[in-house]
Amino acid sequence: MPKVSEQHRAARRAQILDAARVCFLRNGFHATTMQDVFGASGMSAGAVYRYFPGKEEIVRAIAGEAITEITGALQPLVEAPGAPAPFYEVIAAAVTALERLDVERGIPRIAVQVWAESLRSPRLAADVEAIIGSVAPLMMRLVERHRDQAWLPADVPVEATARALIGLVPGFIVQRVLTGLDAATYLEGLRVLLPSRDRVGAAAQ
Amino acid sequence: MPKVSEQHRAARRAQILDAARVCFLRNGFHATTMQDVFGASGMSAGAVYRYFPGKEEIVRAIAGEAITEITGALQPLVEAPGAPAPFYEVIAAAVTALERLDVERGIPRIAVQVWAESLRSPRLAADVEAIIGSVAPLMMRLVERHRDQAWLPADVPVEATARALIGLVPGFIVQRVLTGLDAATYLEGLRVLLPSRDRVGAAAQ
DNA sequence: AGTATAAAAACGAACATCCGTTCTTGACAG
DNA sequence: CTGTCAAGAACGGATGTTCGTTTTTATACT
Repeated sequence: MPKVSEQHRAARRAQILDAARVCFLRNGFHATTMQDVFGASGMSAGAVYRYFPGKEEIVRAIAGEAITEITGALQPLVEAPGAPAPFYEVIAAAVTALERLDVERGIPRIAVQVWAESLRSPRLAADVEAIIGSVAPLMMRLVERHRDQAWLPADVPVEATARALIGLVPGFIVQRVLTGLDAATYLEGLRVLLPSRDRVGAAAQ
Repeated sequence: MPKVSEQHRAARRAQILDAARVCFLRNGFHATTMQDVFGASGMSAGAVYRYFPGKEEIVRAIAGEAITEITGALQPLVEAPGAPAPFYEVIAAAVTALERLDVERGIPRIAVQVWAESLRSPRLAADVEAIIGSVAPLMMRLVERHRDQAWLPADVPVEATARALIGLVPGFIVQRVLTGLDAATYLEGLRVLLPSRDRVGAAAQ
C-alpha cells in the first residue's frame, strides 16, 4: 500500500497553504477561486481536496496561522522574567515583528481580511476570539506587574489599560496595510505619546 | 415629459444604500447577492440597476459613506478655534462618536470590511486613500499647535506623532467589532497611557 | 377639470457565466 | 495484485446583469 510519509503529507499541506496565502493576498478570500489555488499550488483539484475538505477549511487554516503569528509577536517580551518590560518596548517588539511578517509573507494583510471575514462567519469568529482572547490576560498581567513596581497607581484600571495597549497593534496594522506606514515612524510617534520612565516629569503634551 | 423629482431620486438611492448596508453587515460584500439587496430594498432588479451601474458601485458608495463618517468624527475638535484640544479629548470625541455610529448603523463594521476590500480593489483603495489622506495633515496640524504651545518639544516629530495618534482610532474599531469593547473602557485605558497636562510629572510607567 | 400621450421608471423572468465540489479513471508504490 | 494518491473533466447550483414588457406620472390640449 503506497502510503506516503507523514513528512510528505505535511509538506503537501504547506504547499497548498502557501499557494492559498499568495492568492488570498492578491484577491481576497472570496475572489480567489479554487482553480486559482490549484494553479498556484501546482496541484490538481483531487489532490487539494484530499488535504482539505473545502475552501472554508483552507481559509480557517490561513486565518489561524496569521492571527497566531501576530499574537505570538506580543508574547515574548510580556512574559520575559525579571523586571517587566516598559510598554514602549513591548509594543516596539511587536510592531517590528509585524513589519517583518508583512514584508516576508503579508501576514498583516491577511489579518485585516480575517477581521472582516470573522464578522460574518461564526466559525472564524470563534477561532479568532479563542486566539485573541488569550492575549488580553497576558497584557493585563503585564499591567499588574507595572503596578506592582509602583510605576502605575495602585488603583490603575488593569483591563482598560491592557485594552488600550493592545489597540496599538491594530492601530499599526491598519495604517501599515492601507498607507504603507513603517514601524520606525510609528514607534517614533509612540515615544512621544507614551510616557517612559526616563522621561517622567518631562513636559509632554 | 415625466421625470420624477430630484428629491425622489435621492430618496430612492438612499433606500437602496440603506438596504445594502444592512445586507453587507449581515453577510459581507461578497456573500450578499444582488437578490438580497433587491429583497431588502423592496425594489426590483431593474429599478436598482437604474440607480447603480452594478454591485461594485454600491459597495463604493457604502464604503465612501462609512469612511467619510469616521474621519468626520475626528475633525470637529481638531479644528476647534482657541487653544488646541488635548490629544485625549480629541480621541475621546472620536471614539465616543464611533460607538454611536456602531450602535446606530454598524459603520465601524463596514469600515473593517472596506479595509479588507481595498486591499484587492484599486478603485476602492483610491477612494479610501483620498479620504484618509485628508486626515493626516489635519492631525499633523494639531500636533504642531501643541508644539507651538510648548506642550511638546520644539523638535517633536510631527508626522510620526500624528500617525501614532491616528492609530488609536483603528485600535478602538478593531477591538470594538471583534470583542465588543466599549468606548468608556478604552478611554479609561487611554487616560493611563497618554500623559495629560494635569498629570505632567506624575509617575506613569 | 378631464383626458390623451409619451417618456421615464419599475418589473422580473431569462441568460450566460462561473465556481465549488465530486467522481471516474489511471498511475504507482508495496 | 491491491490499496493509496493524483488527475482533471463534468455537474449542479447560484449569481450578476440584461432586456422586453408593464406601470406610473408629468405635461399638453381640449
